[in-house]
Amino acid sequence: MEFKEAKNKFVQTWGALGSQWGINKTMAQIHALLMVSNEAVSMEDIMDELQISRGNASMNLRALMDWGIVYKEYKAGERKEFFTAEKDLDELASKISRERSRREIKPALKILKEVSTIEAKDSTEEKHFVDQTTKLYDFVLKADNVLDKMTEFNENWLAKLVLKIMK
Amino acid sequence: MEFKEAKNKFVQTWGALGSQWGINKTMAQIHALLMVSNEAVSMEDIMDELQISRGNASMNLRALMDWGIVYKEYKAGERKEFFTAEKDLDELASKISRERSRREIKPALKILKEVSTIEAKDSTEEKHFVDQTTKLYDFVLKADNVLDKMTEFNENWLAKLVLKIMK
DNA sequence: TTAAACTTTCATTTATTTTTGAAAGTTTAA
DNA sequence: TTAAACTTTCAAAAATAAATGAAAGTTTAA
Repeated sequence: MEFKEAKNKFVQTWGALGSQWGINKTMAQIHALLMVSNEAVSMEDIMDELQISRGNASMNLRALMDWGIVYKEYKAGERKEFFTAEKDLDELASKISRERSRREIKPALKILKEVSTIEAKDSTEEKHFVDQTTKLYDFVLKADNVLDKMTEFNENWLAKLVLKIMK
Repeated sequence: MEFKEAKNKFVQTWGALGSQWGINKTMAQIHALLMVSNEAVSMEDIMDELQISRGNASMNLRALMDWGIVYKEYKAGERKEFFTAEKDLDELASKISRERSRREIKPALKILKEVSTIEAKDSTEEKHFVDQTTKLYDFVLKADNVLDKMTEFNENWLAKLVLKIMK
């Protein structure tokens, strides 16, 4: 396999993987492209390589910057903007899980708390509901915290996590 | 908040969360409904509670069973089928991560391996590509393995994982 | 200033995903 | 058998999400 083919395959695969995890395909593709580029890429070049419109490129680059995993760069003497991706994978994972937690998990936890604390009255049905949603709340809270801890360190997280948890 | 309202809120929230993670909304809603039901529910009742068509219910129940997190049940003297969800949350998490690994991560790893092993020739660009995709391969492989280990046990996974990793 | 170079926005179009519902298929009781 | 009770399938429709592109906005060099 030659370079161009490999690069394209990588970008397509990363895009498909993104889709399966609720991330828009183009956004994942732009990210993939930037990840494997050794230097900052202009919007023009992104549009060209991925065959997408200016608006699409602009909006998805903005979204990637909002996630904190793509940065704008300016080159001396050049008017246009260039983009680079976070290339450190621990840092990347950390940023992604922080954002997903903030945007999706935390709000869901809030609702889980609400619904799990209704007055259960007497019916088995209602008791089961309260019991199950309480368990779910605890479980999600715990998982979210572990993720937090995991990403708090960027290297050898497991050992450090164990130390931290053991006090 | 009264029971019916809470239940509905929970089902809607779980559905929305599913969407954000690449799981079809109805599938997540059916799962939510079954999770908090203390007894098996018929297709008829699912259709009725979620206001969805028979086809939709049938297909998404099949998908949930394929994921191994919803089971069919038969009641003595009843012709129709009833459904229940896996209610143990460790088991649920284990099944979900096993399936996502099998369906999505493993195939992606295969491609990552392919593209990261092209002959890098001399250009910096190509060297960077090989370097970055190799790192990504290693990272994803490692993360996938940790997930595997985490879910191999269903209780106190962290302590057991540490022991296992330390040999 | 201003006009060229560039980016963002957003109403509209296009593509993708999900849902419907009726026909086909299956199972079971008699 | 057969017919009632139930489930599955899948082509077509509907809903949703994403992409386009032209106009509006911004920045900068002169």
